[in-house]
Amino acid sequence: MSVPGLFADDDSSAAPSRVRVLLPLPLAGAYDYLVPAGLALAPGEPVRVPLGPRHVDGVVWTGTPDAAVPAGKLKPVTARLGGPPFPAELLAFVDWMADYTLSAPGQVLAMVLRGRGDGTQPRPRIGWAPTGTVPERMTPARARVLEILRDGPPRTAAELAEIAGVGAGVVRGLADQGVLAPVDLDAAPPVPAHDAGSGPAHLNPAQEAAADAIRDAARAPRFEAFLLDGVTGSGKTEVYLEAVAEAMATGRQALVLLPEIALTLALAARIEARFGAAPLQWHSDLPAKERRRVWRAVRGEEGETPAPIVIGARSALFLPFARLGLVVVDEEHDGAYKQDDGIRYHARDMSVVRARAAGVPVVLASATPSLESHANAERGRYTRLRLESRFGSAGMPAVEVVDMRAAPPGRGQWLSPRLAEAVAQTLEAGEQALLFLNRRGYAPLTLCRACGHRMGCPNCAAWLVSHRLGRRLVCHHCGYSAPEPETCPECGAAHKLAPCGPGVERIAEEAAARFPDARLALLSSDHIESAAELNRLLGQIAAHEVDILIGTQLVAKGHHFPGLTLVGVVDADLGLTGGDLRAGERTFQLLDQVAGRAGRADRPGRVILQTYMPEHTVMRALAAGDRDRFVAAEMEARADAGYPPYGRLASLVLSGPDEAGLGTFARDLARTAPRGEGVHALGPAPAPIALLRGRHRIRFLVKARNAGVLHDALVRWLAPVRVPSAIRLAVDIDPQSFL
DNA sequence: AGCACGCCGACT
DNA sequence: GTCGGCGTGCTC
Repeated sequence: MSVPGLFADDDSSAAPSRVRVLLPLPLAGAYDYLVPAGLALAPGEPVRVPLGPRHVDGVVWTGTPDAAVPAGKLKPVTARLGGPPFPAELLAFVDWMADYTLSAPGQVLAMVLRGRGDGTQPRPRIGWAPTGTVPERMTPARARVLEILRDGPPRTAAELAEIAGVGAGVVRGLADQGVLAPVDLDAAPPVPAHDAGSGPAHLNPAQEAAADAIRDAARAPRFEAFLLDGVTGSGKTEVYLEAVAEAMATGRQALVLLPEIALTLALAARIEARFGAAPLQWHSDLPAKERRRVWRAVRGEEGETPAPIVIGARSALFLPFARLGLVVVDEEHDGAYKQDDGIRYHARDMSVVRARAAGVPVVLASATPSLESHANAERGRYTRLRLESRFGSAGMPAVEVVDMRAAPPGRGQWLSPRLAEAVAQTLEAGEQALLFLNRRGYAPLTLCRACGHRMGCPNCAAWLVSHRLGRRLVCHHCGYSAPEPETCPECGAAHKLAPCGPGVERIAEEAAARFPDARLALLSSDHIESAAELNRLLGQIAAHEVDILIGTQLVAKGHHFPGLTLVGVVDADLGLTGGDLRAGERTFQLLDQVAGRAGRADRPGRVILQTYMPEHTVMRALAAGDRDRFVAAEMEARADAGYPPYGRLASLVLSGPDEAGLGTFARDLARTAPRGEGVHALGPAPAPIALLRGRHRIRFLVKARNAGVLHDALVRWLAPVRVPSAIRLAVDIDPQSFL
């Protein structure tokens, strides 16, 4: 793509032409550079440019160079870097997202370039492998080297000499004779060839209709947003994999986003079964080398065919696909799609933006779509594709609500008689039970029985959570951790500190006491070191080496437990307190998802919800299995209050170590805050966590009629503001959580 | 984000 | 007298 008039390599008599170059830095915009004679530069091309005393790699950008920058200030582009130009679609996406999130475009570009590495190739490590030919003269030293290679992988000359206890000359001698051949130890495994035709799925009529609609848009291709709305087990994955096949058939790439890394393994296996090769996987803590490999593979560097399928966490949305053809956002309602530090963005919404920029379809899949997506479907912006039935013979689990006021558990216990009895029955039947409590640790609060003092975090306005593991008190916000003290730090009384309330560790303790013969497994992020360990545990559960599973939301997401027939939700009310706008929606989504773990195979499942609010709309909807009525009621409440998805929100959090200075700045800011004409600011008020990591926090909430009004009001408000260096101002458009 | 410039405390 | 702490500001 080229923009007429911008790149004047056609007129050598004119003054040297200018290009805009966007650098991956938090600058206000692109900088202008001179184009050296003989170098033709088009938008999207990666270049190296001088910046002050150093050199920085950036990308030739679109738009008109700024004539106001004096020619004398301009420096020439140093060099064009290798590789294909970034597609116009990606450039447009970066600009759009920067504008929307009120962040510097260079910061968004930095997310795209993350993974590129420094561009320099590390020197390839050469290993040596036997060719099968026998040396002219066999010596003991040579025999040892060959023996090592016969039993193990190719090794470098230095390694071989070390292990075999021979000189480097022995290895060199064998190599010179052709007994050993060099192999590149760093050679990237080739991008696997996928076969779009292998393993065709057998779809039921509803799935077939849904797949057809998406395939049609993928074939064109054209932008269209689909809401793939179907209960757990209705076969959403098969449907979107058909769309992936279609994108591949048209020579384009497909991206599937998942809310967390733990889910990628299962999907990768399904994709391998369907397409004959595993997809590339991307997440932010991939080792640098692997990250570079994937980054280059999606670009199709060095003339290679770009990798056809990538699955990954939210940051995969910024990969520089050569020819994007489809984006899928699985479990689109999941809160993990919202990035809450650095640039705050919602990967689900940005996926729609990128697909629109690329002119390709996007599929948002969920059993419990977000209200935003429901609203977009109602307005006709998204095409709703509904899958009604649970696939195969498995029915939906029966949900029973236990009123904890009427039948409370015994003192110091958290399982009601009803739930305990159900667990016992399940164990007798030789089936598995899950006790779900979305709270890590042993107890959420520790208090002194002598003076009433509560153990709080020194850096945050939050209680310390008691963890049995190492008997420590831990802050879940800042990571502060200290051994549980013997005496109360307030009154000095000894042995008076008592844990209050349950966490999963405490439920595990109770379950062990009540069911001494059952085999227990505790699944919580504190007890699981790695994805590998999680998968090992999940395997043990699937193999029925565990009878009772106790877990946090780690177990709620996606995993299949074929022998699980009972799900007990220890505290269904957790998350409904606190007045968060999305509390009801999120609780419903989470509990519906946990409930879906019960009775997947041929056995019916049952779900027991323990609650002190059996009349709450969330509990009634779950008990009745009536999602649609819940959504309708929740929508109405949001519409009445002008909250999203009707109207938009932004949150501004000011933070700083000095409370007084922060307050003064906040009051100054309030004087120019937007008010009226479809927008108004609330605040300043202490943020819900008024102290976090030693910084005091003050919040404004801006409510607006729509996104455009919100954006314009924020820009007008904040553009002239000079933020003191000790104070940080974080703007969050479409905040999900209100901390 | 770097990196330099710049203005105040403890060291060769 | 300098070395160096990190606050402030700029980089086409």
